[in-house]
Amino acid sequence: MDDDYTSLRKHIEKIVQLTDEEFAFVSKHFNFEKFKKKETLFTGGDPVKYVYFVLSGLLKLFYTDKEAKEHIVSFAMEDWWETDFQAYYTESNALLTLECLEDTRVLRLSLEDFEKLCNGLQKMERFFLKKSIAGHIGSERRILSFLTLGAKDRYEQLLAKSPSLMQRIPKSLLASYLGVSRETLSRLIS
Amino acid sequence: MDDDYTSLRKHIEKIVQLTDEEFAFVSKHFNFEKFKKKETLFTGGDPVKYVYFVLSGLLKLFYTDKEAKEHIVSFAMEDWWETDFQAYYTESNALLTLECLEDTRVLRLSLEDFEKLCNGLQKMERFFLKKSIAGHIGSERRILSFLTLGAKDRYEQLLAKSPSLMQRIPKSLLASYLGVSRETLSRLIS
DNA sequence: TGCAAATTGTGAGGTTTGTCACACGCCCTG
DNA sequence: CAGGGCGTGTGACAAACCTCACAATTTGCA
Repeated sequence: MDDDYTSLRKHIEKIVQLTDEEFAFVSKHFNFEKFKKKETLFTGGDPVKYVYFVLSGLLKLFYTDKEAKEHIVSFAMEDWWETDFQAYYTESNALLTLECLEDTRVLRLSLEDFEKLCNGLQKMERFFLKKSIAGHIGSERRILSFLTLGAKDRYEQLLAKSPSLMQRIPKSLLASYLGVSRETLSRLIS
Repeated sequence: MDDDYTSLRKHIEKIVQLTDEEFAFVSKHFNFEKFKKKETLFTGGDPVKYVYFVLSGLLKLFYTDKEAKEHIVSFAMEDWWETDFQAYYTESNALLTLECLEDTRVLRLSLEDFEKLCNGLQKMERFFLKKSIAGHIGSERRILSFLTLGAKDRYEQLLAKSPSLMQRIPKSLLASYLGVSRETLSRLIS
């Protein structure tokens, strides 16, 4: 589907501009893939071969603890890049699991192709640097929210920042993302 | 001091190799600066002009809430890069404060010079990409620890990962970094 | 359409953590 | 060497949160 690649192009061109030839080079490194609700792209213990650019759908990235409880590290929707970055970049096994909450379409990129892309086109290295910085900043903001806010304030901050997520995601999963039990969240918002 | 720049070079060359000419180009963009204990490199509300590479000493990066309580986002010691990245990259005002816990020597880099460095030498863009990825991974690990661990386990994990920090940092600050009160931490470890 | 699974609300009781208060010892500096 | 600031431990009580249990409702799918 050409449409999928043009949404990748639009996404990249929010940061760096590409000629048609350059984008042709870029898109050669990606592969299209689709998954159904409840399928996993990888599971804890698996090797993590790809980073995924989400075209449509919704995913949860989570850790499963000893008591088999899930702790949601992040949600990924349209225009997000997601994987277990630790496992991906070090070519080791996943600590986390990436699972579809809805039917999902992605473009995947292997580490080898990621490096070819960076080496072959400096603009893409620039793109990934900017993306990585943005991700780092986002994570630090989230850490700050754990340090400074109570559960209710964390919920309201999320509500203000990502209202779109709230309608697509069950509150029990939001609770996990916020780091509280679903019962506590239920009481906080009633 | 030539010594300061060679420690920067060693640090960079853990990731990318540089010729003498290349490193001469790199080092031109940095400026040396030193601070005494309790001095701040920037304070919440200030514009943030630099990212700092720590040569020696120790810093705390923290947020001050409405009740004037400090929440420590991060410590920075030798070989760390630190700043309020949000404010630095967006050229906006600091949300955080960066303050010396010990006498500290740094090399600072302005955003303008950061970009010149990346444009002038692709290896440095590669270097910063790798560093940024590592930072992002570290932040996600910390988020995971807030989601999955109790305060005592977070303390022990930190103790296992960074024993060196423990001896240099008062426990009241460690408590703030871990997201618990100093009284609670005191009781957990006794 | 109909049944099983998923989602959410709510009560009771226990655990964890925060807050306030005070005491003690240490180190630094004048 | 004396005082003040700092770091730390601890008791008492309050607040936040978790767990278990059960019920009501909605949703998904066969």
